[in-house]
Amino acid sequence: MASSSLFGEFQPWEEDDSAQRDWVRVATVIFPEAPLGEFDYLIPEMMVSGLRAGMRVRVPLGARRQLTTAYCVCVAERKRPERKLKEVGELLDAEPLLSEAMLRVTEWMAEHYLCGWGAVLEAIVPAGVRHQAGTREVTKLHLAESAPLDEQTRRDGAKIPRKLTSLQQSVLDFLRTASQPPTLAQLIERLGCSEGVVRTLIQRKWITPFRERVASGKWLMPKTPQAAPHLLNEDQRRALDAILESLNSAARIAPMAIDPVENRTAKLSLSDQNDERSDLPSAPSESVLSKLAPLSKLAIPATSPVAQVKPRMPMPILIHGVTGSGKTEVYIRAIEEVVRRGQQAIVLVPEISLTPQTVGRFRSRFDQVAVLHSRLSDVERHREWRRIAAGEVQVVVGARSAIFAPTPNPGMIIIDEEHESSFKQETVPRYHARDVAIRRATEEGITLVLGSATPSLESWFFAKQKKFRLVSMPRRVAGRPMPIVQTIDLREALPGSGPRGAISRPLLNAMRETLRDDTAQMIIMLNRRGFSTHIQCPSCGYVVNCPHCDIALTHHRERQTAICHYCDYEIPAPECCPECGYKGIRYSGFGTERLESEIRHCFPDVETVRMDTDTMHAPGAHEKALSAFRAGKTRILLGTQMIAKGLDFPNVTLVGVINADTALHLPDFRAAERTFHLVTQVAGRTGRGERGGRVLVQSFSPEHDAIQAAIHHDYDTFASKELPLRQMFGYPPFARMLRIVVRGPVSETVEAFAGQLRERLELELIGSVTFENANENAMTKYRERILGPAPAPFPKLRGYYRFQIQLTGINGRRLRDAVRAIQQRLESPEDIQWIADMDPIDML
DNA sequence: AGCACGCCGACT
DNA sequence: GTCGGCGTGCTC
Repeated sequence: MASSSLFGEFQPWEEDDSAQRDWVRVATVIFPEAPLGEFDYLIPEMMVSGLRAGMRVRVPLGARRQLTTAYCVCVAERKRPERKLKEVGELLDAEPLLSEAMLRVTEWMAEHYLCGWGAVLEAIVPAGVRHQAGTREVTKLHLAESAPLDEQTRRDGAKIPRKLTSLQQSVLDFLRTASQPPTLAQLIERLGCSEGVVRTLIQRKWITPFRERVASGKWLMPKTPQAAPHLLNEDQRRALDAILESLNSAARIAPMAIDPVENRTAKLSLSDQNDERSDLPSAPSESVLSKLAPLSKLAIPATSPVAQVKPRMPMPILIHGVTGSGKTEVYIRAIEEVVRRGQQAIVLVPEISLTPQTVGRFRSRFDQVAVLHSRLSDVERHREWRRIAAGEVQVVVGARSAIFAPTPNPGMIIIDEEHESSFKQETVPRYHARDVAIRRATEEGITLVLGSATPSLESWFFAKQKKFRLVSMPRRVAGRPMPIVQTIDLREALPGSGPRGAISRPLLNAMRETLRDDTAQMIIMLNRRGFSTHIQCPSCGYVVNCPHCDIALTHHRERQTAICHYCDYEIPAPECCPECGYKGIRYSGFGTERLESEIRHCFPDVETVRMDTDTMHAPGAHEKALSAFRAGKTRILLGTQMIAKGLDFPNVTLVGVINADTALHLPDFRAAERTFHLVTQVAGRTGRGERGGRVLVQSFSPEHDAIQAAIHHDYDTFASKELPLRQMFGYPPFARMLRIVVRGPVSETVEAFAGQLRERLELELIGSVTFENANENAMTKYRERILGPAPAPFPKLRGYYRFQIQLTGINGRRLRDAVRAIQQRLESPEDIQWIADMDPIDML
């Protein structure tokens, strides 16, 4: 065999080169959970050619040398280390699950989001891929080298081995001529022989069985017809040109910087020596880049400074395009160029807009589209992953986790609705897909496009600082005007359908008017589920709360229950006060369920559909509701914010917002921004056809800047009023924020531990000054700020009391270092848990 | 996470 | 004298 020549035989060149003996091949591995940190193992000779960074291995660990699964993150040739290394035990993958670039991205995530590298890897390689869902191992057979030759060759003198039955002969003949090695079952079926015949041949070493992993069931690949491209208007053209320019500049710099084959032995350390802002694209100097090329032929030792080089990335592009400005068509045109270059594109969209319409848009223009969303089964996800990794896919469309798609040669990443909070993951690793995308684009040296009608203030700020290239698309396609938006002041408006209804007189009139046109449709949004949001006894004042969450239960009339929206605690809807027994317990506050019944009461003959998490539970319900609306069968679409975004129905001429203030007064520094996003987005659902559209926004504070800016479609004004506030209070994007939430079953002990945490944080951040009253010079005077511990805005959830600590500072690294030091040293009491959330989005 | 090592109290 | 409690610290 091949290995005997490498082992055993005298090899003078190795003996002569005495330095050779001091160098060993080492695999650095990371375990999924504990133990944390990197571990080095020797690579046995037989694995040298097979093992690459990004594969999983089984390695002996601990005194019992138990084989444990780990991710190999680096393969390098190193000086023989002092300590004795164990050997890698087993190879689990035939191909790397992560590219070199993605390994570096995940390492950065671990460091940035304060969790273990292993936890990141475990979270981003789908379970279906790890378990090879949808495949199984089968035994196949092929002819052994020692098998007797066939008749023609045999005549040339080879001796005939002992008796061959005709069946045995036909098995050998079949294997000799088969184009593919068959399985045992296939062979038996084909030749009608028994298993015994084959077993005998295997015993005589004439047939060699081997194991192979095959797909079970059919893995079909969808193809779809091509649709014609739309004509671009001037704004779209400009946006496309900006992207094409970026693609061209990426093509100039990327090939030298990333060399997946030659670079694979390099251990790349991500440690950012730079300031925090190095999260943003930074270009290594030319001299460093030029060093990389000649050295790349060598195995680079882990400590080499060259290993720290990062490829350059073209400046990310922020497309600020109003609703209906035709951003998707621009994306598609740009992707066409990426595909033309033989590269792949990744398109991230919020989960809710991952509808059949959005997907269909891409499928109609590209024949190899992979879709990644949360409802895929393990097998489906594994199949998509393999297709992507094999380079068969041109475009990956997916929700936040699609940023980890294993595209072999990505050319562009697009993040649509860039401002959406669903890009932030709320479990470990608590990453933001936009920030991971920036990182990935940097590592791969490729184009990044962010698009939104209402960019996040973070992205807007970067654009203003010239760290992103800003492209504006201020006009809608086909010269359509923006809809006219009016506010209805709920403090003075007359009620529409009764004293306690949700719909005001002006909105009701507008709805009537709209329905007079037989084909016109409308969208009515109320950002609260349920029938009544509050159940209170007028006699004793008792409020029906969730015992686990200390939050008012919501009455769901259809289910005749009162439900907690945070933990799903459910009780029969009470008819009398549970406290004092008073019969007239009062249900107040309205949700979508009650809005629906109000609308049906006002318009009994009009087809209406409600979309919220309660009605959209059944699979396909979403699609069904939307296609009925698209067909014009349904005239009124009402629902929660899930109907506010992305929908494109030309016949919608009226949008009603029942209460624009629902998010405005939450204790969250992004409350105004959220409100602005929501109102702007939902307003954008109308006026998409030729007949124009209008929007009515009900509010108790219509004069608020966020609402005023939204109704005037004026992003710039909103940003220019909101940014100075953020700066004054030292909030993002002017500072980094790290939020700590401590929880436990006893309020007092939680608060006490949170207090300890704060003290330790102060010690770690020596030199920084704490202050409660922020002023304009706050962030320039002090490097870090600690607020709290204070009860979280939802002080009790699912039976746990919650306290929070807010850390802000110019330099995120200092914040993280402080927290990490404490994570390692401070033991938390048995029943108390705490989490650290870098760049938090959810502040409740 | 496991698992050894280690240093004190109850036991055949 | 040994068996075993789980506190501490290490695993390449």
